[in-house]
Amino acid sequence: MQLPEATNFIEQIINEELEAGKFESRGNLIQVRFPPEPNGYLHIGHVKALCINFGVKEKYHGKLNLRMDDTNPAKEDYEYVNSIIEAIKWLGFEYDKLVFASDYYDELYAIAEKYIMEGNAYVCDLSAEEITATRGTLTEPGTNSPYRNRSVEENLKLFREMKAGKYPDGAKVLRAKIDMSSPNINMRDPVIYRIAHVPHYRQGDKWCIYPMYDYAHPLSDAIEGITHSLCSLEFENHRPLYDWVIEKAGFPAPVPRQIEFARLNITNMLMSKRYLKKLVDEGFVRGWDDPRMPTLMGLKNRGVPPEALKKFCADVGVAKNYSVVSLAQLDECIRDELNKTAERAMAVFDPVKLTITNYSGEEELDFEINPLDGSGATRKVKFTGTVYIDRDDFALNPPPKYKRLTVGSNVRLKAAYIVRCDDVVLDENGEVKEILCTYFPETRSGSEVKSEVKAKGVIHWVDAKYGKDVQVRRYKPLLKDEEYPDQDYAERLDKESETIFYAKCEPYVAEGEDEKPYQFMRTGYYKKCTDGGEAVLSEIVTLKDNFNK
RNA sequence: UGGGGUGUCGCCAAGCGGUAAGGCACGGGAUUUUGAUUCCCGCAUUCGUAGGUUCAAAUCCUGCCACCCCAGCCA
Repeated sequence: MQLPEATNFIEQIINEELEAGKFESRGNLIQVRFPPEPNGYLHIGHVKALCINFGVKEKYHGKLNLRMDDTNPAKEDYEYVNSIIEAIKWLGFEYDKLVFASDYYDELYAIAEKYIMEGNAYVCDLSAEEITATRGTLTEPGTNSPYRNRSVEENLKLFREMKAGKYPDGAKVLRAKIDMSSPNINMRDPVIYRIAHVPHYRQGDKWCIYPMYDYAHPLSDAIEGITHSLCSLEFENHRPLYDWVIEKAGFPAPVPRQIEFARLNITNMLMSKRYLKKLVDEGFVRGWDDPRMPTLMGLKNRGVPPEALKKFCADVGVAKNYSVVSLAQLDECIRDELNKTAERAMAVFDPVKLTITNYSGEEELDFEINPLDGSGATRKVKFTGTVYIDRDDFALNPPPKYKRLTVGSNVRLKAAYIVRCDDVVLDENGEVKEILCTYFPETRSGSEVKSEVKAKGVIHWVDAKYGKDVQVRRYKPLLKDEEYPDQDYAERLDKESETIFYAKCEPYVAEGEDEKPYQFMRTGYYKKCTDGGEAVLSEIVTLKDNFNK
């Protein structure tokens, strides 16, 4: 059989198993799953797991189930399942089936009775505190529960009464009977069912006992016929239990195999649910989908293309090393994608007026929409000879190697003419108020006429008559408040995480469609949107700037 | 001081006994109506560390060191 080339250790394992014929009985069908608990929003950390799982599905022409791991009714809701589905859809991944762990409750319950009948589980009356106390420590073994040797009949009766609602929360649990002296604490008779008189968002109050993750997850995998259960490193300690649960349930081979990989961390990126929730709850951000949030809906709102996230995951790779990837690597992937796809446009963030003294009238110039897409397509830009340029595109005292406008030098106005600065008008504070130039008609952009006039650099501009006012929003990474012990977190967030100011841009941009990303020369990628009827340019990522290095 | 993991360039990461891929970052140069992009060129005599086996070790063996995870009726 023709095996695809493995690009990471997980695929290597799968290839080896395939080669050994492990899955011949099921037609070599590889099956994986993505199992979020619907208790929060997906964030960039989840993209890695998504890419790995969907990567396996595609590579081996296998199947992938999106499974809501909803075994804790206290925290889960449809709001989250919907947002998870929406996020996955946005990324462009297509799963084969949407399933819910809660759909297996009946089957899971039946397996629990089987455990009891075969002496692999018992009902324990110890309180949560007592269970903790008898579990032992990292270095000392635990002690057996006094209820550990109840008869099968008594266990069955008690368990059925638990299910029937005879006992209050916490009164009893069902425990796996494994080994209280195991060096692996997860094997010290873990709780597999608890009583919780809490309605389930899908099951209503059909149940008052709910299975624990360590029990429900492996069995869900087995029930679905999952071949590879990919999860993060912190579950390595659970693998023996994962295997035990499936073995005692008696599923036939090939049984699912859990493989762990390192989760994604990014410098300066807050990803723990706890902090994100705090930011939302305390109003530091506008919501889970605020463009500053690392949630997928936040990233989408920010204007990050899903392709960039996939490339990022591919670049970062899959391994078991604990790692923290630098944010620059993500930014580079976003730029790479946007550079190929975003329209070019002009906007001036810190405007200063530039008047061409020898120009009169008005004309339309051709502006190339994207020099990289090969189409050569252009659009019209109106020009009246009086424009705004960016304040730092002009220098009274130019630093070395400065390529833009200075008194007495030439510069090209992008898509228009080369101009020479003759004079400058300063205000009472010595700030540049107006720049006076003359232009060279023969240097009109696209002109065939050879001109002796040269310019060192090119700058962008917005016509003074036609330019529009826009609100600009720029962002800085959200950091944990712990990282700023001496500052007030709220104040810092207000001041730094979002900067709002007004700028000038082309009417084409201000009046263009929402959610469209643009590249502005030397400043960066911005998404145009409308907020309260006002045109807003919202920062996606900056452009590289080699001048300031 | 129990158990499970991980240590290869500033950050990721290949490598699987035959003499250190690639990406990001960084430095230099060329092209450019974006100081962007593109394009060259440079960037680990060394793989946590100390020994050992071998003609040959990042890869095998042994000891040590560092870091991460586990004592929820969370997932």
